[in-house]
Amino acid sequence: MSVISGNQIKKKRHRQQLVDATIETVSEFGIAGASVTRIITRAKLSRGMIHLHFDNKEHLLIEAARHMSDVYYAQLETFLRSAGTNASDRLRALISADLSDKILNPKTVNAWFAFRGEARSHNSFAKHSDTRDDALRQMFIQAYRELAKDRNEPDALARDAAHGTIALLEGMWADYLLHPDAFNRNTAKRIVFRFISALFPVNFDTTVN
Amino acid sequence: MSVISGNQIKKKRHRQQLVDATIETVSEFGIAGASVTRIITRAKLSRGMIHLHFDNKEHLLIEAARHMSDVYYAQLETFLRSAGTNASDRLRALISADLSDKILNPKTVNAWFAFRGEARSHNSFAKHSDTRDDALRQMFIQAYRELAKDRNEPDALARDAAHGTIALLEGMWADYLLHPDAFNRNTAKRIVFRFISALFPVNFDTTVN
DNA sequence: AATAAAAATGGACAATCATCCATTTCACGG
DNA sequence: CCGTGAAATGGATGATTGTCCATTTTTATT
Repeated sequence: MSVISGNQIKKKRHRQQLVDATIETVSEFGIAGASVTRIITRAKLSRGMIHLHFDNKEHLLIEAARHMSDVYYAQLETFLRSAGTNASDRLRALISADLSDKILNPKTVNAWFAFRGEARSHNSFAKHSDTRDDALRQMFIQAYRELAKDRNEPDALARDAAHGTIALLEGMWADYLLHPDAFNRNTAKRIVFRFISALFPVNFDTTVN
Repeated sequence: MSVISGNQIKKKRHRQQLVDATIETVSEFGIAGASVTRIITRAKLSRGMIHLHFDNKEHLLIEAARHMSDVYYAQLETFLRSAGTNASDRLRALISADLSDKILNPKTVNAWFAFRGEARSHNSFAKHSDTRDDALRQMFIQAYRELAKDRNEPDALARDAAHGTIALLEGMWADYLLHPDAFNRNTAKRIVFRFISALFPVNFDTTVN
């Protein structure tokens, strides 16, 4: 049975409206400037809705951070699905997804860094303000292990390569945040691949697709 | 003559107390939580001091960001002075300074990311929330140009290497912010050098000092 | 249509915010 | 040790904040 009522649909839509409006408001005004009034004005909903759906403002902010994390991992999976199964293909997919405009765009990046800026002082944000968490790290390590299998200390090399690649991607996001006009997606990608290619000369070339 | 009065010394000390207290408060409570009351309580000064020395809270925050930037570059120069003059020595100095505990410590890093989180929404912060700005970039490019001089397209290689190195350092800071317990300064340094060594095999080895 | 339950509204509320300024305290030359 | 101008104080003020809840509107059921 499980008939979905009109109310339930509406409720879900309103929830999403609030989450979206929150991300946009945080992106534009920062966490400090994301007041309840600004959020509900943008969502075109009434004041009480935040309390109704999320109990309080903090839970709404946490849900907004979680939603961004979900979108990130969904994008990774999309890219992974349409990629080959060998290690270098998977690496290329992960990196391309990370730098794709679905997630590397002004709204998302602003909001990410805004949440991250409050991560330490606001414990509840910390969990969701780390996109590149252990799950992603494991994907990278797994892929690099295949590339490193004939090298000296392959495990250490794979771990270092994964650690460094994540740091590189992180740095490219910061670059995008701080120099949005000068930033070039393909340049960023080329540089990441250039560094990786130097570590694994056999498996990559310096051309960018 | 320029005799410095007791008043002037006191005034300067109070200014610095406010800046320090602001950085500490931002580090602990974020920008959103850094209220005037919290700042002046920590500084052990009276309410009106902010208005007296900085006109308003915003100017105080900007000065705090500027001060952190000054400390960063002072640290770079300290390391550069005690380093050799060839390219690889200078690179090693820049990277070691960036990852040194004088600036890569909980208080500073928290505050950096807090300011950066508000950079886009609060234009006045943006200028000072980018540690690794053009001045540092030029130092890296200059050094890498020497290493790249016998390679193909040395200028492009030097620019990419500088861009990537800055991104790597940026990523290591984010790693420190989000995983302070797991973070290891020497590991971070080793990984950065490992990536650079792969790009310039002649000039670096993988051992860390 | 009528009725009950659920959802949504938006004004009211106390708490907190940054700023201001009348008052007090201090430093210093005479 | 006094007098003067600058420095420092901290309570008052109005604006803004997140939360709450009495009322209205919408939805589902009879």
